Amino acid sequence: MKPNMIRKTCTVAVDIVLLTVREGAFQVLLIDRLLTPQRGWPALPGGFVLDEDLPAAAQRELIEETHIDASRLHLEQLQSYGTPSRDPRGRVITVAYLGLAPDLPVPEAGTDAQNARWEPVASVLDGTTKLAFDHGTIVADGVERARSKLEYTTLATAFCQSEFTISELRHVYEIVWQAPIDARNFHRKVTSADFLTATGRRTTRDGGRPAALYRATEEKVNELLYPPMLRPRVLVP
Amino acid sequence: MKPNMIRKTCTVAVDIVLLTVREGAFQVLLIDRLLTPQRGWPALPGGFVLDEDLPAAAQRELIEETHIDASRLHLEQLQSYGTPSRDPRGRVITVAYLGLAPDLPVPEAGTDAQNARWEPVASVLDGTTKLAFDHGTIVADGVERARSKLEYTTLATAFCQSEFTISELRHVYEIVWQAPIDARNFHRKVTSADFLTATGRRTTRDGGRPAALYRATEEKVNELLYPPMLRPRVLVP
DNA sequence: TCAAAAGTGTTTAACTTACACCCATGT
DNA sequence: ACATGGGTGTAAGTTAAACACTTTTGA
Repeated sequence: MKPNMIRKTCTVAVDIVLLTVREGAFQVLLIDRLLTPQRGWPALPGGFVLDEDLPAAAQRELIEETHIDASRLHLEQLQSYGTPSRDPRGRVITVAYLGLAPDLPVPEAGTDAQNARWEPVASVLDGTTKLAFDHGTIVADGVERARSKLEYTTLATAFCQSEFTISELRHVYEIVWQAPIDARNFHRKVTSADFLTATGRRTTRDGGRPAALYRATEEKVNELLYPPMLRPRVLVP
Repeated sequence: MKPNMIRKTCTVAVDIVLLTVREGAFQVLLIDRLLTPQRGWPALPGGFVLDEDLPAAAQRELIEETHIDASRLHLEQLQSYGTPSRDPRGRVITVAYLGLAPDLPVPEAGTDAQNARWEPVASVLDGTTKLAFDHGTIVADGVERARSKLEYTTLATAFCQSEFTISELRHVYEIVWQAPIDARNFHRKVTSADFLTATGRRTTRDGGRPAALYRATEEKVNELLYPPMLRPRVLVP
């Protein structure tokens, strides 16, 4: 048998990096592991793939472990992680998914998981919260993908409720990018960019003068944003 | 046993979308399958993952099937494909890799493959060349990734020889994007963008007045390009 | 001498940035 | 009345697009 005829089977898992903007912070959904290995450690929700499509596996695991229904959320494939040593149980390849959610009700833990909760991404990125396996790296990759998608796509609306004001949308950018944005120029830019639909309604929930409510234009969600909204770059001279 | 305790094993493969700019066309490396299923069909080089890292598997398969050494080429993970029905042999999940190469010598087929060759991506995208499994989709995803990476990163240099002229670099953009670019504005833009190092040498291989030779600045390869080089957008009013 | 490509200059338009200013509400 | 955020106006600065023009080679 030639070497390339040897078929090794491995286990395939999905892990979900579900991000949200909550209480003025960029947060990620974590659970505490109920099963060995790494029992008790904070980790991403996820699990083994059954006889189903990969995105279906991600949605199923999210519901099983956190009771969050991702069917109406943005969910995209992030990357696969397959270093042979990444899981002590053997060769496990995980396909990571990235989800973006508006501020949802506090999650409730389910099977194989306890203490489902939102955790600020900052405490994962700076190592304050250590995650099981290579989940810290996966979160970092997901956060960077989200930050860069806000530049080139209309996906920031995925972090907002179904109806939102321009300043709520701006807060999403400011919190995800950790950078202040001029409210007046931002207003002009997004209202002329043709991915928001005015509902005609107004709200005063943000205080001050009533603000117009918008929703994401149905056919423009997850479209490329042109021109892009470039985040401020640090100049390296 | 709870449903989420059932661990299905599947087979994990890698497939490589190796792209190049050759003879004035954007081309992809294909092989003809020597093994069933889909024996004789054109397909991407690739194969099953052994006890090795995923990028190592991609490099090994490329060498085994086409004798192309990717160790000095740009190789990045593209996406994983895992629809249960995508392979008649059973559950096979493939991790696709995207490689960018300069115009290389014509490849030579190896084990499990015959007739390794470059094929214009256009004939794959328009269905003229039908590929085995879902490889047509994988090529389309790789092409779109490459097109968009040319906008935001310095990766166009990965399609050039180690030393190249500005107009050779411009031809890469024109062929990958299938759009004409103003030579004079392009020249100014890339020479002021600080990812090219002048070698001091000149060449007349493109005809006309001798052109300065550049190389990709070592520490800027695969960096973000700022400001980005946006490809012309079709306006949909 | 001519074609062909390299490279520079210049004009115009478009877009970005910064910030002044007025508006409409709750308290 | 006044604080708070919403929204518009505008001038200055910067960048991009179009294209005229000079330079340097090979044939």
